[in-house]
Amino acid sequence: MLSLKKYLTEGLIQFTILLSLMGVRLDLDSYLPSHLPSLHEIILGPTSAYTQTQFHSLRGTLDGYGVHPKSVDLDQFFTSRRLLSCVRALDRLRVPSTALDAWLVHRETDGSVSSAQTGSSRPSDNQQDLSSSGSEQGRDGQGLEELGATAPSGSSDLSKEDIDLIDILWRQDIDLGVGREDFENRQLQTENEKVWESLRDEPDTETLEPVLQVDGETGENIPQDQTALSLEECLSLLDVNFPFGDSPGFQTVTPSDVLDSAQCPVVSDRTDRLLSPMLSDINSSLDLEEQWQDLMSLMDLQAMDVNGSSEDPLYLNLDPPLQQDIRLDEASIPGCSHSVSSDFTPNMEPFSTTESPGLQLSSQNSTDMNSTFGFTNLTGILFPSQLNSTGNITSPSTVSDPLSGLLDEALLDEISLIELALEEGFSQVQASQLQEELDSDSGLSLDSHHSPVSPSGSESSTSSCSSSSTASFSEEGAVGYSSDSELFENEESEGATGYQPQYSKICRMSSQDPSQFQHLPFLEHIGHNHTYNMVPEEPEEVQPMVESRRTQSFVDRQAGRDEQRARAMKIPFSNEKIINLPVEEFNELLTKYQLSEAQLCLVRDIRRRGKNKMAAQNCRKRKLDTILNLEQEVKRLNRERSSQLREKGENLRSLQRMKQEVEHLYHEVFSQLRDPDGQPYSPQRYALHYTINGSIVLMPRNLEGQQARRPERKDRRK
DNA sequence: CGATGCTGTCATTTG
DNA sequence: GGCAAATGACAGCAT
Repeated sequence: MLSLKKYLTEGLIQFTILLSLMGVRLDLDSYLPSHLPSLHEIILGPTSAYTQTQFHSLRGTLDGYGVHPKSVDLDQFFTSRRLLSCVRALDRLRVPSTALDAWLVHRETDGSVSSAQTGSSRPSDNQQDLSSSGSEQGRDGQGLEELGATAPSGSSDLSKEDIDLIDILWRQDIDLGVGREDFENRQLQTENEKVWESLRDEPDTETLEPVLQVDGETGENIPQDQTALSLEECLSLLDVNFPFGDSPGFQTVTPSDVLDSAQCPVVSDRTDRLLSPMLSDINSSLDLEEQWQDLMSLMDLQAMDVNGSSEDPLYLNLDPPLQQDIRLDEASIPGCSHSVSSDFTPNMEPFSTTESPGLQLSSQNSTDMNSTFGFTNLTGILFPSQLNSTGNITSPSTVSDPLSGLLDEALLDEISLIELALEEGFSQVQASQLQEELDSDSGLSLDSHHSPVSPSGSESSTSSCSSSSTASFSEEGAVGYSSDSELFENEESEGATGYQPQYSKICRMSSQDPSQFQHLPFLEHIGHNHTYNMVPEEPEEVQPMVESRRTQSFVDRQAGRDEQRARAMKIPFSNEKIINLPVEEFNELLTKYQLSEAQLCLVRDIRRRGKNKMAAQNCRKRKLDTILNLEQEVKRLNRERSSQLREKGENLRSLQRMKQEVEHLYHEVFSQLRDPDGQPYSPQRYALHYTINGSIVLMPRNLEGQQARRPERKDRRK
């Protein structure tokens, strides 16, 4: 007659696996007799916190993370983990997901079920899995850790029970001699993965190549299809109101007064709206250019790091067109914003070079205006550097930023802070140091509360009772720490109650009702393996003799010490009961039997030691999990840092483009203004000012100081 | 034979 | 206050 486990294994389990693979859920527990524990516990043992799980076993999680460092499959785990890292790295380069799916499908079909341990087939999930796996591992890990050494996790559709069942089936296969081939298959699969990894780089380059070409043609990250508006539309959006009639010094300019058909770059009616088209445009172009921008931004920022002496970060990302010689014959009304940098700059020269003295004055006053009057001296904003410089716009090294004044100081400070935070807050050196610290788990205290090391020279309260049991057990006392030789001597002297090695293998009771399993001898070998880092216990005739003897000696020492004591003291119930029963039941159990003082003391010590042993295992496991989580967190932070650096580079380039466009727009507007005599305004005497309510006013420069002292004048912009 | 890692145990703290 | 869990420290053992 088949045992229940074998029956379940060869019948219901396999059928359940098939159903699970087909997407049909089956709850085998519902088919079991009610007095029996759940199928999960029958196979894997109790799931309570007291369970001595095989932490060394592979905890196959979706992202590959979670394998315990003690895992015997650590090499394969690292291989798979490295591949998963490559997969995630591919996600940064936006390799089409179909390529990843193909690889994963290949893995699925290549090896056996148990060998499939790849992560989620959706690369987009990897990032989230990565961030969430750590915590989830810490919570749900208890169940997952009970998976076998090669717990499959390839299919995210499989439930945890299904995975458990698959794992159990695989372990059964190992017992039946199939595991060797399976292991070889896994090794072969690992080799295939390595080959795939070596080939994987090529698709990367192929994927990257077109991007490089495209961007190489554009030369810049500015999209070609940027929206172009007519200057009239620009002015209408800008709500240009020049107080022309109200004040002798002011001129009201309507959009029709200015150049009506000239094309201009994107502008908006407000400063904030002026930013938005650019930003949105950049966002829209990210899909195509993100890869290249990622590279470029990192290169730029690395250059920034090298050139750390640069005072204005805005200079650092000047695109090459701005740093090249610009000929006047190239000047034209730009139709596309990306050509603005080279097209409109020559138009600035009459303002920036020949009329610098007057404008320089306005730029100096602009700060006061901005801070106290709410006006922004656009002239000073647009051309401050040129006005203050020698005007050598063609020199790449001395090229000035015509729009540095546009930046609010707060914005500059913010960017500077971001830069500092990014480049100094978490330097690579620190990251490497942290990595080194994480790599060495020696002395790494990870918990929040640290109890000071107290010199413990006194005996523990629980051990104090050992003196009372000395006579009945050994010279050292029933619970005293006695060597194994002493124990064996003692056991040998016991004679009839000599130690039976098989006894220690009988374990493993359900946390629900442990006593039930003690009456099911055919389930004894199903129970949990309480040897932390050992092969599953098997019948001695299956094991090689040497291996069996060694394993048995280890079991005798580790798991059987208290068992020996208990048998020596003739404790009438099992150590599993002593350890795992709740307090109430444990006390009730003690009252049921008339135990001597020594027996009671031994029972309590066995309970204490047993619980503490599992607690120590859990503690160490948590410590390792914490280290692994920290490792993942470090990696995540590094990725986040890279992402932020890239975003910063993109923002800087976007800002540069916007400055150029505003500069161009200012120039266009100012050049079209005419006084009542039909003469153009002199940039030396007049300047456009940007008010806080979005209006633009033309003000004489000699009034700027007065405006600064009389904020009420801003109401006269009409 | 020492170094190292694993495990159990003790002492103590924490919840 | 008792209990269980957590944890640092230490010892024993195997490799």
